[in-house]
Formats: sequence, structure tokens, C-alpha cells
Amino acid sequence: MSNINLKRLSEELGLSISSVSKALRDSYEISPETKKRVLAMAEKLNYQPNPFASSLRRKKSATIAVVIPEIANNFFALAIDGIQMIAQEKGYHVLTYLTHESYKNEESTIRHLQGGRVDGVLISLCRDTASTAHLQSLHETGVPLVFFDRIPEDMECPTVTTDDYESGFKATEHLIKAGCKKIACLSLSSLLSITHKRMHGYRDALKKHKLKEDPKMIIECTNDNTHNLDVIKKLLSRKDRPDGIFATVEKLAISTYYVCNEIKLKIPQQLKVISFSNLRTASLLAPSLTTITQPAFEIGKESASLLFRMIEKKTFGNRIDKLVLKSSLIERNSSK
Amino acid sequence: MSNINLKRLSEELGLSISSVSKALRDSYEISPETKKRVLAMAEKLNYQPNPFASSLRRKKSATIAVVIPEIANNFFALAIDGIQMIAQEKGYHVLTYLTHESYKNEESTIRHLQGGRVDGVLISLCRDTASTAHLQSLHETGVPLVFFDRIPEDMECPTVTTDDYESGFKATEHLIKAGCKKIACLSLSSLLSITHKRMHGYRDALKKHKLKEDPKMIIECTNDNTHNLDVIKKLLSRKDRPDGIFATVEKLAISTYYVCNEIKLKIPQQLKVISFSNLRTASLLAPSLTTITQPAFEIGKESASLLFRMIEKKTFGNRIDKLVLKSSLIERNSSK
DNA sequence: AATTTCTACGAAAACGTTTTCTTTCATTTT
DNA sequence: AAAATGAAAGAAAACGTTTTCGTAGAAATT
Repeated sequence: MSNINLKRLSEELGLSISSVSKALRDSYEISPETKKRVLAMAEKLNYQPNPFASSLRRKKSATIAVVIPEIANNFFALAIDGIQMIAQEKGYHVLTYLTHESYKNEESTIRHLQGGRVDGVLISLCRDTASTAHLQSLHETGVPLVFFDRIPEDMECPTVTTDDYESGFKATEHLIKAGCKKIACLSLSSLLSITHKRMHGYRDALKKHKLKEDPKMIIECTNDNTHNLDVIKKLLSRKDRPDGIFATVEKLAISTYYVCNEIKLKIPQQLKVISFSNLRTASLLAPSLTTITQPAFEIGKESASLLFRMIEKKTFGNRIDKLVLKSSLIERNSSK
Repeated sequence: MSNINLKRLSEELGLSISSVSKALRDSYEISPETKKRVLAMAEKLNYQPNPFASSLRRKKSATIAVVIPEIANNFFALAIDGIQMIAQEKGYHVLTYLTHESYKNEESTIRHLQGGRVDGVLISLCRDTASTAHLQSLHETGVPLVFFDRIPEDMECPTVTTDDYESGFKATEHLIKAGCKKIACLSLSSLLSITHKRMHGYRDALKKHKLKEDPKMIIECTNDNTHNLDVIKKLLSRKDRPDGIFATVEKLAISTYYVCNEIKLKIPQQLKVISFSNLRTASLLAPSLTTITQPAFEIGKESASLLFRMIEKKTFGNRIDKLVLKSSLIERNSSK
């Protein structure tokens, strides 16, 4: 068992607990020779400090939390990768929480985090987060908080996002230039900042090119994949079906592909598709998928870096960073 | 700030700290009315217990660790999803650590976990883990430990895996039956249990069908994607190139597709491909990819369940569970 | 030689819980 | 009426660190 603690170590060395502690933390109060002895003994007995005792005393956990809707999602997996990289550099641990797009989960997770378990929180909101009360409450406890990608729109807070409006605009314009006259937009939830902004870009692009906006061309999908397949199938089976699809998230593009396979709709001949996506196999699909690709890994890295600046108080108290990274449109065959 | 603690609460209520603590833990020593008062006040002041004080005292962290090679990987993302589901049910927190396939990272992570930070550990080994000393050491501290998918072969320990040998065998036989005479095997590292077993199945299938095993057809890839593309390209550019490829992990199949695109090798006409994979877009690729698909989500769930049985001591001390779940071969066009 | 400064270390409090052991008072049993 | 029981609550120790404050003796300063 790991019951070698400072007490045991101090007895073994004939020193006081405090001296051993100081030696291990390389305090100037301890002579070099003693430090050497202590380090050697700690090594020999494989001493591992108790993190809870340390956290309790220092009021620091050396841990951050990441709260995301799902993990089986290329964007979030990449973002976590970036977050972990920075956290590891800083010697921090990472607690991951999945909300599975449920507000209830998000709220209870956030509430749990008010106990001081973590020194900071990175979060991307779930699709049906309407109120920000729980976030405000967490913020008020003084826990540094950074939002990435899916951010609250009615709250002053540090964020890391991509140029969603511009990307939505470019994506739609891309379809228009490819000849589309009737472009549908698949969204997750109008409550989400990303959908909101991306759709805003979509609408403005339609306007610019004098295309009429049609409410029936805006499909709000859910977290239930079967249901999504259903509504997409309905959309594409109509006689006034769209000739272009702008999917605001990856999985809706994949569902679109499935539906087109099923109902034998040819992409891109009968339907052009563009989607936000971090799929590594985008270029290997039949046909290859035109994507707006977010720098997910960098978003993770930047979010974490920003959070650590806040944790280390390197950022001024009243300063609120809002970092926007650029996404890139990668043209492939689905929109030719 | 979250400085409402039991002391503050007890003062507010005119009770002792211990009574408040007991009330919150619903002890029989406290009267129902007092409990109600305490609960109400705790709610009112938004009391959140300090997890470190609690962990220190109770010697339990309500946290488990998951140590995996990478997160931007469909298999591991799904496994984590399953793990999280079980952990959430149990009210446990999940710390995630990425080794990025580096033994050094794995070792230092495991060492850190000896401090008692977690009540249990789920781990999938990295590609160059040769020694199991660090794992033995962790095991000796009494921390429950469950291995999943990539397990140590020279250590008695609880594991959750899939039928790797059988799957390797079936995959290879599938290619043979599709007409392949010269089948290459792409592996990550011969140190890994999964590669080892899958390749064993591959070899035995060759033997059964009287095909000669050719060392030049066994390609050990690395964690460097560019390098992998390179060796695969070399393999497929040889005049005695293989007519079938068995990829033991997903990313090598994707690399194979990329290479084939580049050097204009037709799948499946000139090269048939089968791969272990949890790609959701397998059926949408050009051509659709024949896969051995592991029940990744279930592996996660089962591993976590097993770990919790160990944590809760529901499993007998000397019992070592070895759970094997079945993978399924899904035939698609890449091997037609 | 008396004072001050340094160096190296130790004693003890503190962090916020949980839990064991008492204590108090009311109720029941002899 | 005295003793035993029981219910409800409190006091205090414990968990393993970190950190503040002391202190002893040596060295440096007056």
C-alpha cells in the first residue's frame, strides 16, 4: 500500500516532518546535503505525495475540467487532444465530463464543479442549454472559465471560437457559385451560438445573391440520429427538394450521405453538399466531401492556454479575451 | 468564493460541525427535523463539500483514471464514451491521460497515479511498452487495475478484449476467399498484444490455406503518419506487391486508401483491403471499407463495470476476470 | 565580549471533512 | 425511585500536507 507519507519518511531520516516537506519542495531553508538525503530516501521508498492533503492545504487542485457534449466526435476529440497537450505541459490533470447534449447533465456537472475540485473549467455548451444561470453561478465562485466553440451569447466571458459567421457565409456562397438555387441548411439547435452564427452567414449569403430564404429549407435536427435520418430523407424526397445542403455539423453531412445512398440521389449532380467537418476521411468519401474545417486541435490548445493564463492570474482581472481562429474551406467533389 | 464550509453552515444553524456533517450524510443519529433544517440551509447557501477534505479523510477519491494512447481515434473515443457512462452512473469522476504511444509518458503517468489520486485505473497500453514494471508497481500499491484492448501478455491481470486471434484469422481468410494470393499485414508494433494476436490469426489463416508467409509482407508501422504513408507506398509500388491488405488498426487502412489514390491503384480490383475499424463512414468510402469492427462502446462499459466491481470489492480477491467480446466482420466493397 | 545576523531545522497550526467517543437529557424498565 | 436504555447532539482526533513562526547554535559584526 502507498502508506509512505511524510511522517514515515521523517522517522526514517531522523528529521521533522516539516523539514522533509521543505526538502522535497526544494526550500532554501534546507541544506543541500539534507536535501540529497531526503530525495534519496523518498526515491528509495517510492514516496508519492498525497494529492488531496496537498490540495486541501494549498487550495489548488492542479486539475482542470473539460465539459463537452460528446467525445465520439472528431471536433471534440481533437480539441481534447490540444487541451491535454497544454495541460500536460503545465503538470495539470484533466477531468472530462460528457453532457451528451443534455442540459440537465450540464447543469449538474457544473454544480459539482463548484466544490473546488478544479482550478479551471473549459466548456462547450450542449445543444439545449438555454439559461446560463449555472454558468454564472460557477463564475461567481471565482473559478476561471473559458468557453470554446459553443459559447453563451448572453454572457460576458472569455471564448475561443472560429469565424462561424464568415464560414457560414462562404460555405453558402460556395454552393451558390457551384450553381445551387435552393440551399437547405441543417442545424442542430437554434439555441447554439455556432448554429446561430453559421446560419446568419447562410442567410446573408442568400440575400447577397438574391436568393429567397425559405423556412422549409431550414431543418432543425436533434441528437437522435434515427430522427435526423428521417427528416433529412423527407427533405430530400420532396418534389421541391433542395439542390444544395449546408450542414452546420459533421454528423448531419454523414446522415445526408446515408440518405442519398438510400434514395439514390447523386451527389454532386443532384445535390451538392458542404459541411463543417473534421473528418480525416473527407477526401476518401464517395464523393469526397467539401468541408469547412475548424482548427480543432488549435482551438483546444488556445482554450487551455487562455485558461492557464487566467489561473495563473497573468491576465488582468477585468480583461476578457475573445479569440477567433479561422476555419478553412476545402473544396472537394461533393460540391463540384 | 466557495468558502461556505461545514463550519460556516454549523454557525448559521447553531449546530456543531459534526452534527451538520452527519445530517448531510443522512445519519440515523440526527433527527429528521434537524436534517431538514440542515438540508435547507445547505441549499440556501449553495454549500458544496470540499472534495479534497473528504477524500483525505475517507481515503477515497471517487475518481478513476483512464490511460490511453490517443483520443483522436474512433476506437478509444467510443471506449471512453462507454467508460464515462458507467462512471457517471456510479457518481465517479474520470481523469483522462494520453500517452501518445510513448512509453515514457505511460510510465510517468502510472507513477503519478500511485499517490492515491484515483480509486482505480483503466489502461490500454501504448505501442512501445515493453516492460510491465511500472504496472506491477502500481498494482502493488493496491490500486485496482483493468486493462482493455491492448493488454500486457506477461502479467496476470483483469482484461477486457475482443477475439483478436479469431478476427485476424477470419479477416485473412476473408481475403483469401476473395481471391488474394499475397496478403500483406500492416501492424503497429509487435510488442502490442493486439498486433501479436491478430497477426497470429493472420499467419494461421495463411497456413491453413497453404499460402506461404512472407516476412516482406509484414510491415511494422510507427506512430509517424508520414513515415507510414511512405512504407505503405513502397510496399504497394513493388513489382511483387500484395493483392490484399490486412490492416490491424484503422489508421493504417486510411493511409492505404490515401496511397492507393495517389498511385492509382484500384481497390478492390488490384488490391483488396480489410481493416480493424470503428469508422462511422466505412460504408461511405470509395470504395466502402470491409471492416472488423470491435464493440468499442461495450468494451468501455464492461471494463469500467469490472473496475467498479473490483473497487467495491464485489469480486473475490483472488479472482481475475478476463472478458472477451466478439468483433464482427462487416463485408463491404473493398474486398469484393 | 556582547550583540546581531545567518543557517538549518523543528513545533504547531491550518486546510475541511469524517468518525469515534462522550455527553446530555428524556424515556423506559426494574 | 433508582437504574438502564435510547435518541440526539457535541468534542475532538484524524487524514497528510504546507507554511508560519520559533529557536538553537554558529558566524559575523560591533
